[in-house]
Amino acid sequence: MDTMKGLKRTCYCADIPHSGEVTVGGYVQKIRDMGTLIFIDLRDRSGIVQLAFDEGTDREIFEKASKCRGEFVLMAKGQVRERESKNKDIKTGDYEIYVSDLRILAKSETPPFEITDKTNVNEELRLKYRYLDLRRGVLQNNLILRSKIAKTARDYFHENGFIEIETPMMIKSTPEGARDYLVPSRIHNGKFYALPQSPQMYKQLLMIAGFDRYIQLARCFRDEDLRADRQPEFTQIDLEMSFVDVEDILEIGEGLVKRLFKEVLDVDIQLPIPRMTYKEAMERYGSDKPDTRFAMEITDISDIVSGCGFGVFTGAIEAGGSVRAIVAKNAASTLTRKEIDKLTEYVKGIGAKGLAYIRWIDEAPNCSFAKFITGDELEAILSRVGAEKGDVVFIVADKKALPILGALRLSVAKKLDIIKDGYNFLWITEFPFFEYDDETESWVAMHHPFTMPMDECVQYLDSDPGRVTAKAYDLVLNGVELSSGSMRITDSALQQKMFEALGMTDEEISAKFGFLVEAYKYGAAPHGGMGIGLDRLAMIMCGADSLRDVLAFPKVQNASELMSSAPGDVDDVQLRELGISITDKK
RNA sequence: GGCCCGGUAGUUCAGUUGGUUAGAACGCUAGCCUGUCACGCUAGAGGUCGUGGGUUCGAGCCCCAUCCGGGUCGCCA
Repeated sequence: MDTMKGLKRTCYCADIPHSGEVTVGGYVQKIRDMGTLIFIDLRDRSGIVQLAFDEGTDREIFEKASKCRGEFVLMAKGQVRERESKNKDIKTGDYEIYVSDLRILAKSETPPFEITDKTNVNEELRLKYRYLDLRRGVLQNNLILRSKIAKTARDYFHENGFIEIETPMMIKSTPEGARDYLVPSRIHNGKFYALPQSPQMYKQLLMIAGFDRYIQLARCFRDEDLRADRQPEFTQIDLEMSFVDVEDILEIGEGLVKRLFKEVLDVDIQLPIPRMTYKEAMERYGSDKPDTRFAMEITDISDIVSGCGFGVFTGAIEAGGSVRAIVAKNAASTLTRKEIDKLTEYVKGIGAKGLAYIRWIDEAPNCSFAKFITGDELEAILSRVGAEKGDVVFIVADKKALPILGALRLSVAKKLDIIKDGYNFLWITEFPFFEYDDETESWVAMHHPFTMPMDECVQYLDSDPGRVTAKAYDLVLNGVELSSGSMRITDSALQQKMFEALGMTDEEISAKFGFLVEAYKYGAAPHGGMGIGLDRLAMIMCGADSLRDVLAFPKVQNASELMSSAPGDVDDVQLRELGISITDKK
């Protein structure tokens, strides 16, 4: 093994000048041994450069080059020269380094998979050897882009007078909403810290303290099941502002989005970002995070079928539900009976009782419930939803017709591949304050209990909770919830009322949020903020399908980390110190 | 916790109705080759078919259980 003594790197591989002497360092990507000529592709985070060795010129270096293998770590010094035959496919394809000093700084075992940008190697294996997976250019570029996002966001907020403040990672558990990750205390045996689900309460306290504008790239933790777009630990661009109302916060959010997309991707985002109330989003798209890159909006046909002979429709309406439809344009040939059966299974899986359809491929539409309705009614449905020959109409009759159709809409659009490229931002505003929980037959908060109700709704808090909407807003990008935020309650009396509306006793309030309630007694300017999911943002900006592609060391579906095998056992001494004994191990 | 998909050389996959010694490509090792860049040519090594049990004369293939990974529903105030 060699040292790098006497050598100093002069540039990254892909950044070599077109002449002169350079020194580069990197990993062996590929060796092409021609017998008396050897070419080595050397890779670093910038890309690839070709090293050339000629047996006739320097036998000693040539022999060292012939001993190199994939992923060896090399440093090479030499003259840059034009290649005899050029490679148009890579940035440095016109040049190569004719090596005069070669150091093998580290050898490598043959890696378990090839380090190539395009790969179809099983992700499980890649995650086990994540440090090798991360050598791949795609992942390097993703993490570099993520770093640019973070840097740009910081610049933007610092320029706008925000102060970056770190809030604690070990806090008191308030078991609302998501499950907390708990950290046992050694000094206080039997007591636990929680990892923050978000810096929510602390940033509100910072407003009370008068910092006025705060940001943090905050690590957050939620002990819930994973999804492609959900990891148990994630990062939020978290902000809070004082002396503001909703408009001010949306404005700051929009400025950030514009700046990020311009600076990182050189994409112009048109401002202002469109807005839609929660109610409208649900009515039109069946979702509070609609993907507006395609239409296929939902139409209410309840009035047309309310008197029809189809019990499924009339029954749903009588039970307080509705009958609604979406139209898949020009899909009749793609969506065969078999495909429709699959979609039926899909909607049943998410709670629908069934799926009615009208498939219009021949002269007459083929309607799954034709024998229960009149020709006029069918005609009225087709006309209302705007269906033409070649289309398929899907109809759901249910209390939950909207969310079911919302999910079906996405699924059909993916199947038909009609989702356009681009970045469709959307603010969803005026979220309901409460959500009726059928199981407990009570109203539960849709947001944290510090969320400010819309001014005109406060009067309905007791009488008609379903009517109360919140000064809460989500930023949606291509159907992904990017950010969530709200104005906070600053008035102690109103806050007390909110807690009561949520059915909390005084004891509960003071045990969980006592310090916050106390703090608001000392005066707080109107304030609000939001948290923007950095991981999700990076995922979309990288064009990745999974958060795992924008995290250096992600967790897999069962929340373990395949490389280090976290979570792991701890020894008895540690447990004893913490006063913990394990009685039931899965 | 429910549902769906997957697990066969180092990797990606094929493997017929259950039937002889489980194949291919890439990678790896060795040799040859002066302009390659998916280099080429020759030879070679490499397999508990995820694991355990069952059916059978015989299981990669059928059955049961289980583990691992992915997607999704529940869950994520």
